[in-house]
Amino acid sequence: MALKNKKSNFSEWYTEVIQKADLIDYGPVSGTMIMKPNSYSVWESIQNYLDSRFKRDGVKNAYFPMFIPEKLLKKESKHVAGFAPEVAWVTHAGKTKLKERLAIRPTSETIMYDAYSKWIRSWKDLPLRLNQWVNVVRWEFKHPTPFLRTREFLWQEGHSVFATKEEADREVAKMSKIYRDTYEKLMAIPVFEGLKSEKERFAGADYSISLETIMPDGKAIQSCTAHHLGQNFSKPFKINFLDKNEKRVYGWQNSWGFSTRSLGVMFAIHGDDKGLVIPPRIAPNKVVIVPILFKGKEEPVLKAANALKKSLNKYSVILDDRKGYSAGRKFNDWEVRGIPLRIEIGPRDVQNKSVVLVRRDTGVKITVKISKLDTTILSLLKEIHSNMYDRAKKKLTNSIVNVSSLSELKKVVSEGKIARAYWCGSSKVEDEIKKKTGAKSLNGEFVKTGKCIVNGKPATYRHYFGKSY
RNA sequence: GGGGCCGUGGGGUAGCUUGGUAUCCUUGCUGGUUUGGGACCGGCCGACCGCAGUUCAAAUCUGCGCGGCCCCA
Repeated sequence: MALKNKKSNFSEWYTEVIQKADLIDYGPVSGTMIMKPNSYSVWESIQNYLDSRFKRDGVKNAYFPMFIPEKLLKKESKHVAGFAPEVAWVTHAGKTKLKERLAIRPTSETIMYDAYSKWIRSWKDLPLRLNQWVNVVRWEFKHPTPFLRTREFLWQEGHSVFATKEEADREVAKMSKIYRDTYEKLMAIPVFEGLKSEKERFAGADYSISLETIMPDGKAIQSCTAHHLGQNFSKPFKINFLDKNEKRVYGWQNSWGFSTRSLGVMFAIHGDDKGLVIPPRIAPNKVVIVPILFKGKEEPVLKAANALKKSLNKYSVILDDRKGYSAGRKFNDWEVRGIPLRIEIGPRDVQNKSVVLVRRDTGVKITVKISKLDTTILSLLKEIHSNMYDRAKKKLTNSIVNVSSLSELKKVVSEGKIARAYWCGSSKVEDEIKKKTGAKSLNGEFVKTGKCIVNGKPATYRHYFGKSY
């Protein structure tokens, strides 16, 4: 039972592979999912990486409640307008109707800033930089897809207050860099960074920086975001303080988040027709040992396999000594799950003091002396990472096309690619592009040259457009 | 917002037109022989989305509900 073909039918392949690799099960409520150990452990790898980066930068972890009173959520008008359609409400406790209904957090700006306003009195209280690892609920109405669009998901959300806009700006850039490293160095996924349009930016932000990439079906996907909130929240929430000149001023704020959507992006981009391919640095188990057992010759092989497992402990090795399954079956099992390297050891290898080492990304097999195994694994894991990254990078680069007219943009997008165009920045033009080509505005950078491909006006953005998740 | 398609064991399916014992694959459990690329033989567990109607009899026909998918705006 081979997997569905990834190229010709991506969405069926995706649904199938995440089930076969035992990543999730569906929850009883539409749009919810159970993250099983195979996917949760990858999330833990991301958590470990991001958390240590945040902490090294001086961010502390905290936890705020998931229930947000309606009047708090409503304090910033753009914010509530943006999130209102997707908020899930708690209205009852048992049979008693609550006096004020409670939102289940779709994001935590409002509940955190309510507390921040109490805590911040002086310039000495700043900067305040807190992060939390939590679940959020956004009641999406588009059809759900595991990881990519779920009504409940896990993420970290960082929320900071600075005395000056400059400091806040610097933090947004820094967080975007950390996210970029997470994608590129940990997950082997190339991304492009840019500013969201006024329409697409976070509800209540002055500007949003996003990282985006392309999925195998040619649709772009927003992979994470960092927002500069200006004083849009600090004013209604009264986050103010006495500065060094004894003047009462409002704080400058950011928020930034990275969610379990990233897992879906990773499974989708790296997987192949055999199943998942987990990038080595994020793989909870980097190596699997499959002993080849012949009747009557099991003992020495198992002994050697166990010794290998012990000596390669730092790679979190799995030893597949299940009885009653053929070696071929085991190979396939681990290929579906995407373990980066497989070691095969049989009687022949024990005799020769060697093993067969197989890469998941290319399928290439080599025979290695046990004495050289550790150093070979180390260099192969590095090579697998860069090979996976390069492959994805090439795909992304080939999928971005500079265009100079609307018809060109339409053509590029219909071919499953992302178009890059000069754009005047007007929301009206953005709507027109969406309507005529089906392409959404992704992100882009400010420019002072070029002319808008739609109306010829001076461009303010060099912007990416594409079909999008 | 408009239109179309579909709900059958854990997963994938046949059966529905023409109402009558629910098919096959796979997973899982189990016993044995195996094991260098998804082993084989035997045994077992497991399903017609819900409600109402028509009928001697409904997975099949009708209505409503719930759920899923696709296309268009």
